[in-house]
Amino acid sequence: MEDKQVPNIVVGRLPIYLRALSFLKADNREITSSQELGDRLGISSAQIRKDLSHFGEFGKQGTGYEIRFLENNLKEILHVDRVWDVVLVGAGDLGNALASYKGFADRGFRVAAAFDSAPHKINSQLPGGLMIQDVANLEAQVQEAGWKIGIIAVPADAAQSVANALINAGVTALLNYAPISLITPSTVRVEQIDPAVHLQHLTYYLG
Amino acid sequence: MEDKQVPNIVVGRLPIYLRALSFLKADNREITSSQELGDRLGISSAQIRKDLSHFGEFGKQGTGYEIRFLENNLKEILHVDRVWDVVLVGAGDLGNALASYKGFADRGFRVAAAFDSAPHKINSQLPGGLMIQDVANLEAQVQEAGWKIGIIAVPADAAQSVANALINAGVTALLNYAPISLITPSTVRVEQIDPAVHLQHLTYYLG
DNA sequence: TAGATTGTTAATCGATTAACAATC
DNA sequence: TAGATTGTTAATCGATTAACAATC
Repeated sequence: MEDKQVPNIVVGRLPIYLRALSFLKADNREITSSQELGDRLGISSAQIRKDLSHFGEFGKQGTGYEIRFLENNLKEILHVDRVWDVVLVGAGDLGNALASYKGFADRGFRVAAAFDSAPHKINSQLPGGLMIQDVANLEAQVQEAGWKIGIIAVPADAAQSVANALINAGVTALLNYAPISLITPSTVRVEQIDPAVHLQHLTYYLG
Repeated sequence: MEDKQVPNIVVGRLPIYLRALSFLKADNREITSSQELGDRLGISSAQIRKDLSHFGEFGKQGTGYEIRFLENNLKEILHVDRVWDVVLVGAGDLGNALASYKGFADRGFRVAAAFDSAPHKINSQLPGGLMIQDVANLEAQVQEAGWKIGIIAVPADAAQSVANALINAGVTALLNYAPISLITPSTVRVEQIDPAVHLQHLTYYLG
């Protein structure tokens, strides 16, 4: 089966499957099964087969999935069979960590530019070698380059205006590390990372 | 209604509600409604009322919710009406960012100790003032202190063994920044933060 | 062939929404 | 009182699971 609008919750699991496949491949494995993947990820094998069936047929009865083949297909489906330029806004500790993060390169992403508003940071270099630019130039630069993905790593009180600027400049995908709920047009997708939110989810289950 | 096993997906939204309430409070607001919260968060008002109804009655018909009252109740429900000590493992860029993160203090968390395995880091200080300790002492120390929450900020290939050590020492809640799916006993809860996974979720929707 | 595992269907389970009586 | 908004019920919608024919 193709088409028919794939549920967002299914899309959200594909990167997890992809990560598991890369892991197996690094372990020199060539074949896997929905059973093995499910055990590893804490997901039922039926769910994995159902999820994949939204996009095509990738396995062989009796055998399972050829890891490289499924990996390549998932990369295509997720559009990470290429490298995306990402704009980083905020060059604090977190921005530094993201700029030098090794995990982006082989998973489809490259931090293409970094911006901050602090005068003493502007024109200095990030660990990765990237020059920090003045956030005042953000919109013009993003628009000209045609970048579509932004990472917001600024304090909460600056996040909404940074988001607005990025969106004005044509960005339609945001990864937001600031601990606020951004208000955005429905044409823009936002993923939120807030460690305190995750920790509070965990403490619910602690006495 | 009380009891009856609250769905995990509901629990996961509570920290978001709490964050929105704190935001409104900082804006000197005293009363809000499920409608206003929903608009702000992109969630239906019915869902917010339903979610809250798992835990009690916190509003007034015709008026809405007293922000401070609901905030306090959510803090109790999530067990963040106290401050939790958190063990940080990994003192790279990300560990540094987490150690100096200002957002933990007033949301129920304190980084109580930091560990790393790199000889040149051990006994040096993190930005927050915390001394980096040898990961060889992790288990003994965590067990003695009785810490229950760990943050894993080490490379992927070290993450599973760090998780094992933490779990051995009594930790039952893990926030994992390493890009692998940890294998853990069912008594342990894991939250995963992997920026590449989030970005790949976003690129699905980009041409 | 015998054994294994897929892709898919139908059944089950669970979550969201709509609607409204209660009531501030 | 009139208007507003809660808490809750029932209906709808959607996602997960179980089961199995197909087939490698």
